[in-house]
Amino acid sequence: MPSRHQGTEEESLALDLTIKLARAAQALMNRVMGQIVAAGVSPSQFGVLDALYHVGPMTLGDIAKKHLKSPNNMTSVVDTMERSGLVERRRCEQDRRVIYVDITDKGREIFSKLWPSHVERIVDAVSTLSPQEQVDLAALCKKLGQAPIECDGSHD
Amino acid sequence: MPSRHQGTEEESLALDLTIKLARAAQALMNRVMGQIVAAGVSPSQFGVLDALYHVGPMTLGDIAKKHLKSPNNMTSVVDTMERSGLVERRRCEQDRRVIYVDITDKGREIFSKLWPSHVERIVDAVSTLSPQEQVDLAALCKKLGQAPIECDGSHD
DNA sequence: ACAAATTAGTTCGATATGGAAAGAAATCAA
DNA sequence: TTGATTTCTTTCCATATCGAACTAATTTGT
Repeated sequence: MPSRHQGTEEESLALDLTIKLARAAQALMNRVMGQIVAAGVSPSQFGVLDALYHVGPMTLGDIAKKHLKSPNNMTSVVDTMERSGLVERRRCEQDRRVIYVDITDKGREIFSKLWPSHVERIVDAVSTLSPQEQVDLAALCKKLGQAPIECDGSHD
Repeated sequence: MPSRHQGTEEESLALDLTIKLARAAQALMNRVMGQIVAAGVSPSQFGVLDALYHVGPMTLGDIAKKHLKSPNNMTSVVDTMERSGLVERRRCEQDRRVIYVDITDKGREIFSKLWPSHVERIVDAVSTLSPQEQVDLAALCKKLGQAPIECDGSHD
């Protein structure tokens, strides 16, 4: 029987951190997005609405960048949202490759109804932590997230 | 920092934390799972292999619980893995509703080849943080993740 | 001006995921 | 025993996600 890879202290620590981080992020998301999803707007869609509402019309590529997702993805999300009447595409006249996505009145109305309680839920969800802990956690997350991109000198 | 939504300090803090947490978790996952995926094993599949390799045969329901995912989901993941020959289903003789999933020799071999370098990558990825910071981050994540489940008194 | 390279979006195929409902087997109630 | 309920798994449908290949429009190189 393979004895569970009794790793070093360092390894246990890293594995443990990875799991807890993933769990925390998922738990928070589940908790916070529940009501949004119940309102018929998926998390991705809500993110797009957020960007368009607060920033203004954006190209598909920019939206994708903002979400750290691939643009082929945004096509499908925006397709769905367009079908629901939340957003609309508009071709740029100057550069006809570019397509602007803009929020519709309906989208604006729905988003503005969801946003305040969304913020409330987030505040509530993180209130398990003291303000100082929230700051610390954010800082540690930022530091971890900004880890240098490994240029993959790997080879087995 | 031009913030959208001019909210209270508390709200900015919470929103900021939420974003950074999600980003950190995603960045870490992307970074760590890259090689696994390159080896032809999806993150979900790797998780299943991990459980089966280290714990032994499990029912679909238990695997789903372990991953905090829904069981209807596991059916599809296990389907794919069975097709690839990584695992196999075995019906329980006592309770014929139950299906045990077990790792195959092929699955065991593939997993045992991927696991050590996987751990290495994780250690490497979190090494941006000092051991103390890793402990702190894990603790904060745990605390946040264990936030009381809102029993949702709103039964309409 | 025309071919090549680049850029923006889209399409396709595969995987993952969740909710709802169906199927199958076990258990419980009368 | 039979019918109702519960439990485990599957199926169906919709969404999301990514990589690869494709189309269309712009820019660049010669």
